[in-house]
This record gives sequence, C-alpha cells and structure tokens, in this order.
Amino acid sequence: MPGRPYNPAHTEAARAAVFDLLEERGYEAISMEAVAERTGISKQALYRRWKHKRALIVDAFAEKADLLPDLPDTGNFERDLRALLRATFALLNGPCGVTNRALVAEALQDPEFLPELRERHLSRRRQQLRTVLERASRRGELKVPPDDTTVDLILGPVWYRLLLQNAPLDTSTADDFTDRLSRLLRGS
Amino acid sequence: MPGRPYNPAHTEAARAAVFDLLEERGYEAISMEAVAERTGISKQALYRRWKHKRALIVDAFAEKADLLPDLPDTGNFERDLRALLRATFALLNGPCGVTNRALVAEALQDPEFLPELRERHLSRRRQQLRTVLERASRRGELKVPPDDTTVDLILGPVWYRLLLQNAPLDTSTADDFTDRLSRLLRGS
Amino acid sequence: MPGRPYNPAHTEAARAAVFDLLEERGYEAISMEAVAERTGISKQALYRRWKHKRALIVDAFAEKADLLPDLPDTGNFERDLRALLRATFALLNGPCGVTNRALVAEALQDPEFLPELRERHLSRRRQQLRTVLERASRRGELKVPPDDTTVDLILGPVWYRLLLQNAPLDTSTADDFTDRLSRLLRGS
Amino acid sequence: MPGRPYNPAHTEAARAAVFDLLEERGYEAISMEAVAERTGISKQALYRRWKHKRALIVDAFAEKADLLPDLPDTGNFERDLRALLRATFALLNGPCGVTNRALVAEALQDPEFLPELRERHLSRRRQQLRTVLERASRRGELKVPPDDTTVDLILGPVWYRLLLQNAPLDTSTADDFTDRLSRLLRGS
DNA sequence: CTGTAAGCGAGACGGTACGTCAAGTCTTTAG
DNA sequence: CTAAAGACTTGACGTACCGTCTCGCTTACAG
Repeated sequence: MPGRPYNPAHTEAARAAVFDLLEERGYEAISMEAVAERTGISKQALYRRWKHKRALIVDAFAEKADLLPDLPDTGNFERDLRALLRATFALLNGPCGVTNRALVAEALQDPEFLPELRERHLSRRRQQLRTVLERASRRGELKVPPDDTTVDLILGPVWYRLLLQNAPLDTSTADDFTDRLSRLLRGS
Repeated sequence: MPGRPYNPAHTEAARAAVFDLLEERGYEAISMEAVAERTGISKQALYRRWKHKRALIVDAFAEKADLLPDLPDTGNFERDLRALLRATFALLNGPCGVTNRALVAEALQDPEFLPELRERHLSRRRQQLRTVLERASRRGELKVPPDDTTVDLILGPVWYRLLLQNAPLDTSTADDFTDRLSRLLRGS
Repeated sequence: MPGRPYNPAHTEAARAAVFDLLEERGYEAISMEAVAERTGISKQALYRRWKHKRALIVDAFAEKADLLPDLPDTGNFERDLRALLRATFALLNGPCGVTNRALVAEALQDPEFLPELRERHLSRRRQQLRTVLERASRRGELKVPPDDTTVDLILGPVWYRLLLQNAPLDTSTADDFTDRLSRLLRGS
Repeated sequence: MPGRPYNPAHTEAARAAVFDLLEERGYEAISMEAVAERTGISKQALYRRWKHKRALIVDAFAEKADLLPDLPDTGNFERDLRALLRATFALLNGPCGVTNRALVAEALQDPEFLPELRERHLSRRRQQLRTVLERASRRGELKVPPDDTTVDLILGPVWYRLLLQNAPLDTSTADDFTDRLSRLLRGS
C-alpha cells in the first residue's frame, strides 16, 4: 500500500540550498539545520530522504558536478584534446570547480563515500576522455592503445591543479598541457 | 620575565595522538577533546600551543608527511626518475600516504591553510623532483628545460591516484609512469 | 451517508496494546507510534477514534481499573471493612494497581480529565465504601453518620500508599488500617 | 584538582525558570530548551548539572516544595496538629500545591524518580509530622507510640485531596480532620 | 631564595550542530 | 466512506565538539 509520496519540490530545494550555502558562506556553513531553515523543510523530512548530512551533500553535488563539456569529434586527436581540456578548465573555474573540491573533501573524510564518488562521478570524466582517446586510436593517431594509465597521466595534472591550486586552470595551461601530452601519445 | 616553559613531552604527545586517532578511527575522530583525553593534556594546554584544531593537525602531520625519499644521482634521468617514483610510491603506501590525504582534506576545507600547505610541504616534493629534472637538463637529457608544468605532469598523476585511489601505487605503476614520462621528456 | 463502520477489533486491539506497553516497558513507553506499530493499525485510524493520546490511554485503562472487590455483608462493620481493605489491597497489587497509578498520572497532567476520572471511576470506589459505612451506621455501629470526610480518611491512606509507595499494600497493612480506623469510627 | 566551579547563580536561575514556566504556561511547557533560552544558560551547562530534564524539575521543585509550615510547640497535641494541618492546607492551596502535584505526576511516570522524590521531599513532610507526634507521645497524650502507619493515616487523606481534588483543602477541613484524627490517636 | 610570569589539570561556559523521537496532521492509493 | 502507508511540521530530546574562561596549583628563571 502506497502512502504519501515525497514532495519532489523538497528534494530539489534541499539540493539547491546545499549548493547555495557552499557558494555564499563556504563549505563549513553547510548544515542540516541551515538547509532546513532556509528551505522551510523540517529536519525530519530531510533525514527521511538522506541518512546523513554527507548523504545530502553528496547527492546535491553529484548532479552539478557531473556537468561535462560537449565533445564534438574534430577528426584530429590534438584538436579533440585541446577542446576537451579548454572546456574542462573553463568549467572548473566556475561553481563546478568549487563543487568538485567539496566532493573530494568529503570523500577524504568519509572512506565509505570514496567508492561512490568514483563510480557516480569520477568515472564519467574518465570515460569521456577515454572516448576521445579511443577515437584517436582507431584513427591510428596513437602510438599505443589507450589504457587507464593514459587517462591518469592526462587527468592527474588537472585534478592536481584543481585541488591544490598551485597554478591556475586557464586556457594557456590547457594548450600547454595539450601540446606536451599529445606529443607524448602521438606516434613519432 | 620568563615563566614556566612548555613541557616538550606534551607537544610531542599531542602530535602523536593526532596521528594515532587518524589511524585507529579515521579522520573524523580527530578532535581536540579526544587528543586531550588520550594524552592527559588539558585542552587549555593544547590551545596554548596551537591556535586551532587545524593548526594542531597540520603541525602533527607536517613532520610525518615531509618524509622524502633519498635521491642518489645515478647519472641517468630515467634511472633517477624510476628511483624517485618507486620510493615515493612506497612511502605513500604507508602512514605517510594517510597523512598526506588528511592534509589535503584539511586544506580543502580551510582555504587559509592551503597556501601554508603548499609552501611548507608540497613545494618540497616539487623541489625534489625539480632537482632531478635540472640535473638531467644539465646533462642534455631533456628536450626542453623543465618548468612548473613539467612537474605538474609528473606529480599530478601521483596525487590523483593517492587521493582518489582509482588504482594502486605499486612498483609496476611506478615503472609504467617512468617509461611513459621519460619518453615524453627525453630528447629524441 | 453512513460509510464503513469502525472495525471493532481495532478498537479493542489498541486498548490492549496500551495496556501491554504499560506493563512491558512502563508508562513512558506508551505512544501512539508504538500502539500503531504493534497493532498494525495506522495512526490515522487511531486518531479517528481517539482525539488524543490521552483519550486513548484513559479509555484503555478505564475498564481495567474499574474492577471492584465483592462486598458480602458480614453483619459487622469491622469484618466488612477488613474484607474490603484486604480485597482492595490484593487487587491493587496486580495490574489494577498499575492502571490506577497510570490514570492518576494522566489526570495530573490533563486537568480536563480529572473530573472525568472522578466521576467515572473514583466515585465508584467511594460509593462502595460508603455502602459499607452506611450499613454499619444503620446497625448503630458508628459514632456519627458517615460523610465524605469519613471516606477520605479511609481511602486517603490507601491511595497515598498506592501512588507514593512508601510502604507495601499487604494483608497485614490492611488489618492494621482496619484495626485503627474501626476504632476511630466505632462508638467506643 | 578542582577545576572551575559551577556558577551558583546559574543553578539558582535554572531552578527559578522551571518554576516560572510552570506558573506561566503549565507543566508541559517546562523544557530544557525553554529553561536554557529564558536564562541564557547553555543546554550543556544545564545537562552538566542535571542528568535529565526530570532531574532539574525535581531539584527545582524540591526546594520550593520543601516549604514547610512553622511548628511552634503549643504543648498540646490537638493544637499542634490543628496548626500543622491548617498551615499545610494553606500552603497547598498556593503554588506549592501545583508543584507537589507536578512532582507526583513526574514520579508516576518515571519509576526511577519515585524513590528520589520520597527521600528528598516526602520524607521531610513525614518527619515534620512525626516530630509533632513524638512530642505528644512523650507528653503521654497518645494511646500508642506513633509509627509509620500513624503518619500514613494522617497524611494520606491530605495527599488524596491534593491529588484527586475531590474536595477543597480549606480551614474547616483542616479542623474537621484534626478533630477526628486526634480522637483516634488520643488516649481514651 | 624569592617573587612573579607562565604553564598546567580540571572542568564550567556559550555556541552550534548533530541525529532521534513523538505528537498530531495531511495526502495518496486501495477497497 | 474507511483504511494502510507514510510524508509532513513542530518542537524537544540528549550528545558532541568547538574555542574560551576560571580555579587553584606548580614550576623555574630573574632579581
């Protein structure tokens, strides 16, 4: 027997509130209490949907973080990679970057969340790059078939800069990365 | 007028307790309260030494995390790089890895801490790699002079794997990284 | 338009559940939530029948609490009183005592319920004693005609012990009360 | 080693707040939350002093409720008893009566509290009466030495009326009780 | 060899949030 | 209509940790 369904507006409002709080007052300001107050949803209703504060945070960010740039096939690996990196960097300079940093912070503190993050989120970014790589491989542009390490070598520096911010993620960096990495991977 | 000096045993005991808590019950279990109770040091004494919980955590981990592998000059870039990566991976598989993950967690939550972490800690790892690179450059082994991006391309994948644990940091990975990266960087 | 009638089994099941909860886990364990879960009746159905939690509790207990000992006329006041007190004490040592304590607890918290309790329940115990007293009075065994205060002087100590449990309600106490009270009331 | 002492003003303020809440908004309005807010004392500070909400309530009421009428020795049992009952009834018609009813309500709901209530509070009222009785006994005014049952027979009716309010606690009732009870107890 | 500045343990304090519970109401679907 | 299932608001519960603040005591250097 069915029972009253969740109010879907609430689910969405809570997710939005998490994001708003992050942007307005920083990661530490995110609290169930604050989400409840700001949205007018009772704590009880929140805890009915999400087991933890973390569960809400993760769920809230999952969507926003999953934004992926479009991937037109340019017919050339270097052009593809450049477009991908430029678009990625651009995204990561906005709220999407904040979100990704927050998600990793969460995962580092909560070991149970890390696998979930990998499966729900990181894997999609890896897959996107993989698609580009395999396309290039089929065209015969790559020395060797792409594998997980190939992906690590490309995405590693991106995450490194995003998380530890030792340098900006700007267009010229994207181009620099593209130049060096495509030389690494291209035949010759 | 001098007053009673800090008890140096306390300083050390607190740092140790932070580390113990991390290993025993995870990052979230680290609390001033717990450190105080476990060491018998009063909260007041802790706060006299460290401004924040974060300050204690950072200080506690700084030492452990700063372990750096030895760097004998083998006279050959690829051998140097292989040795460095192997040693680094080995270290990161132990408590040093746990610590580094915790430090990044801290930095992601506390924007003020990130620059400090970069200067006190990350920069040393970068510098160590830089030394290897410059040595190789002076020997004429590199196509182009090493710069910050060069370092990013090498350390990025290492941190990526350490933090997000999509794959292990084992010897064969070190060798794989070495092979691919040295090909990228070597002249030819 | 009459609609579907209440399921009388439910009404009874809820009353029983209240009583079970009281005996198993104490007064504080009685909750609508618990009654609903234990009986499989929905909260809504409970609230349709009883306005409040209190209304249910009161209704549930009313029956059980109304047990009154039998009152054979022995032809002698002291014997009548002794029989009455012994029987009453015996009853109050069982679930009937628990119930009466719960009813008073309820009455103390809900001023609206107190008059109802007095009229539906307490008055019957008073009336029973009154009958004994008046019988004795007609026999000429009492110094003065019995009135409300007479009843208070006899039942007061009984309730006092039942509620505040400073001493047990056992047979020897019943006899002790009988001896002293009959001396008070008998012409001497 | 001692540590910072409780702020005694807080202890007193919290007790007062409990009583204020009772008078202003009734028994159900008493909550730790409300006491904390009204006094400016943090919840933590309250819970440091009192294990439960109940513990606070009990403690708060114990003092106020412990108001006991003065007991001048008039040299005569009947006069002493009359004075005691009159004074007691007068007290119980004020806030002290409300409080005592609330305390019993609490005790009926929380079996663990009942013994505490008896020891901290009820026993003092019993002791006061006992003093009067023993004084009279030493003067040779009583048929038999007073015991616990004697106290029950006198206080029982008082509590009965206080709790179940079947009749008022006024001066003429006090006198009525005095007349009948002193006849019961006096020699002859 | 003594005063005084500071360390120290114990632990209270105001905050803020946590996650839980029950009360009583409302909504959906089924019969 | 009744009924179950279960979401909903409200409001309190008791706990945890933060960083600060006494309290009374104990060092240990400086005069």
